[in-house]
Amino acid sequence: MSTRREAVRQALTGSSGFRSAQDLYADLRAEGSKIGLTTVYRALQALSDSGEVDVLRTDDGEAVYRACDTESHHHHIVCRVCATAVEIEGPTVEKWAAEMGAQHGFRDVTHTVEVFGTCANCSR
Amino acid sequence: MSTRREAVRQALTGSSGFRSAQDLYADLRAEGSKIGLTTVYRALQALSDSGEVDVLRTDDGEAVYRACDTESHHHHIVCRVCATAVEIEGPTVEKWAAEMGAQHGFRDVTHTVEVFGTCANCSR
DNA sequence: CCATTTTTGACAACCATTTTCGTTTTCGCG
DNA sequence: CGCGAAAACGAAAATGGTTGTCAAAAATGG
Repeated sequence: MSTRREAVRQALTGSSGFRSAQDLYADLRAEGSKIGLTTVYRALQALSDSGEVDVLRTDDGEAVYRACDTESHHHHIVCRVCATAVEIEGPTVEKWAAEMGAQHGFRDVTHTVEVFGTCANCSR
Repeated sequence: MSTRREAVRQALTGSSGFRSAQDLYADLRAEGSKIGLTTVYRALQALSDSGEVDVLRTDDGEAVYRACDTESHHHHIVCRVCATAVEIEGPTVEKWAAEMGAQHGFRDVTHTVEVFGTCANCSR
C-alpha cells in the first residue's frame, strides 16, 4: 500500500547519511513527484515508529533520519562534512552503559551515542 | 557585570538535572524576577558558548541546559522521569570512539553520549 | 458502479527560538 | 556626582521546523 510512503523510504535508502525531512521533500519534488511536505513527515514518522529508520536531532533542533542496514541496535560514525554515515557496533559501550546504570541505581537504561569525525575523503 | 545572566546561571545551578529555557524563565518569574524570555535565551547562549553549561536536545527538539560540576569532558545519566542527572566518566567510551574513528579512516573524532534510565527514587 | 475507509496535500496553527528595535542600565571618566 | 557611549534588556514581531485540520482524491470491497 501507500505508494507515497514507499517513495519516501526509497529517497532515504537511496542516499547515504542523515537527511532532514525538508531535504527529502526537496529531493522528491526535484524528481518530479507531487508529494506534499505533510506526507513526507507522516511517512517518516511511520517509518521511525516501526523502527525502520533512525532519528536524531541536529544541534539546531532539526530532525534527521537515516535508513539502516541492520535492524539491531547499533550506532553511527558520521562525517561532519559530507554527512556520510558508517554503522558501527559497540559491545563495549553497551556494557559500559548498563554498568553505569546499575552503579547509580538506574533501571531500564537506554543510551544514545553518536560519533562525529571527518571521513578519509573529506579530510584530504 | 550582567546581573541577569548571573540570575540565570544560579537558577540553573540551583536545580539538578537538565532544564529548558522556558523552564528557567518560568522559575525566575515565579520567584518574582521581571526578567524577559529573550534575556534567558541570551544568557543561556552566552553560558553555553563559554562552556559553562552543557546543552543537548530532547527528542521533541527542545534545548535543555545543565550546569556541570567539572569542566572536563564527561557524560550524564539522566532520569527519564525526574530529569535528575548524574555525571559519569567513561574512559572506556572515549577509547572506543577513538578506535572506531581510526578504524574507519575518520579524523578529529568527537562524540556525544547520553544515557537514560529511571532513577532509584522514581522507579519505586 | 457505489459506499466506506484510507491516504493525501494545501493551508493554518504551534511553539521554541531569534531578530528587531526602542528603552533602560551600566560604566568610564572628567 | 554628571554625562555620553556602550552594553544589556524586554516586548513584540518574525522565523522555521513540525504538527493539526479538513476537504478532496484514491484505494478497497461489496
